[in-house]
Amino acid sequence: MRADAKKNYDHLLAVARAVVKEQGADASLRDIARRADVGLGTLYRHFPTREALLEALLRTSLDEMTAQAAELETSSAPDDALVTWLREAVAFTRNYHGITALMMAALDDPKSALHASCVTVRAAGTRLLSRAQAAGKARSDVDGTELFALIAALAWLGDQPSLGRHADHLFEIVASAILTNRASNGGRAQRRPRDRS
Amino acid sequence: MRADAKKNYDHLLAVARAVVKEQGADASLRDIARRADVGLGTLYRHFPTREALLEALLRTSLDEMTAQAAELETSSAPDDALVTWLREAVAFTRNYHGITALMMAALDDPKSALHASCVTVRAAGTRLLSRAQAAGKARSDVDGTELFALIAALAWLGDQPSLGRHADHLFEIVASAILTNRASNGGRAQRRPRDRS
DNA sequence: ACCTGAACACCGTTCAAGT
DNA sequence: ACCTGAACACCGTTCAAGT
Repeated sequence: MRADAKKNYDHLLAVARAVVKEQGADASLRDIARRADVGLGTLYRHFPTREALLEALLRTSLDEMTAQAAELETSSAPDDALVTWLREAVAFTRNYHGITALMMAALDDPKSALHASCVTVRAAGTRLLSRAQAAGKARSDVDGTELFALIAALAWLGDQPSLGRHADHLFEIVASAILTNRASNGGRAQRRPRDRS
Repeated sequence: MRADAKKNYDHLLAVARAVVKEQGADASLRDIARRADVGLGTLYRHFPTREALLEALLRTSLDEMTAQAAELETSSAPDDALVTWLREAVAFTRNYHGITALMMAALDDPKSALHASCVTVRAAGTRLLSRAQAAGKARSDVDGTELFALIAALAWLGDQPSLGRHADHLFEIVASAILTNRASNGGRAQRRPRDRS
């Protein structure tokens, strides 16, 4: 890659990250090119598709998620590892509104630029799930695809502005549906009561 | 309303229903006007906003949901009533892709044309939920807003094409998170085992 | 090799002009 | 009272022309 091209690429990516964090995954590509002081065609040259751009944006974070899963697998108890990772996954999406639908679609489309990263992340989650299942700590009838889907659903709920206050509680509810035999010892403070509105 | 206006209104609504069922809640309004052989301004005159159009489309169905909740409240056991209604609510949204985000937003925006209907539906669900909670059949720390959110999340999952096969199972998982003491008698066939993929 | 921006086909929304 | 469609400001995507 020529030096000027590399410079454009990097700058474009930095601007795109800011714009996507601010406006979401369906931000205007024109606007990104404009803010980067770059011709619209240059953006398309470096990132022939919106998914290619997002893949470049998310690759690092997704790789981190995969690495963290591997780490949790050896450092934490099966149930703690799973729930911690789930929380992390949902939190990650809060930086990029509207990204979960794209990731769901990418999982099913091998031609998508996001496909490989998503498959890898799903596999990482599946390992944590299997481990928890083997320890009798997670429902045995859930598979990795469904785990991914539930994460995506929680992320989608997090995108709804009116649900800010409920996000944590909704996470607990769904997590409790996957996990079993959680906190059968101790536990009264586990589920805090909430004011009905 | 003048006779010709009424005719336009009805025709527009019929065409819009078809187009929205086929293309989802973000279908092109221009396209709807075009297919209805009506000027674009006529559409805007009758439905000043996309939400106004959808409100007209959905009012009947949403009212039916409310009525059905009331009926279930007297005809079924608290837990059966709740789970049946939830299933119905999720099934309803399958006809109108991408509508759940709009309904979530409408709940929080009193100026939205969809606001009233959504509030009514939420209240209907809340009554079924409270009844199940009073009978000890539903988690006591869930409120109507969260119930609505979980329905919306399941509906969103149903919009993802790759999840068709998993939709029913995901419903069961989330439903089991809300319901408690389900099928403590009998029950081996309650949760069918699934082939891991 | 890379960049640019006009061109094309769309979109939502408004509003002067018509009947 | 109602309808129409041009006008405006956007969008994604492509591609001839430039350096």
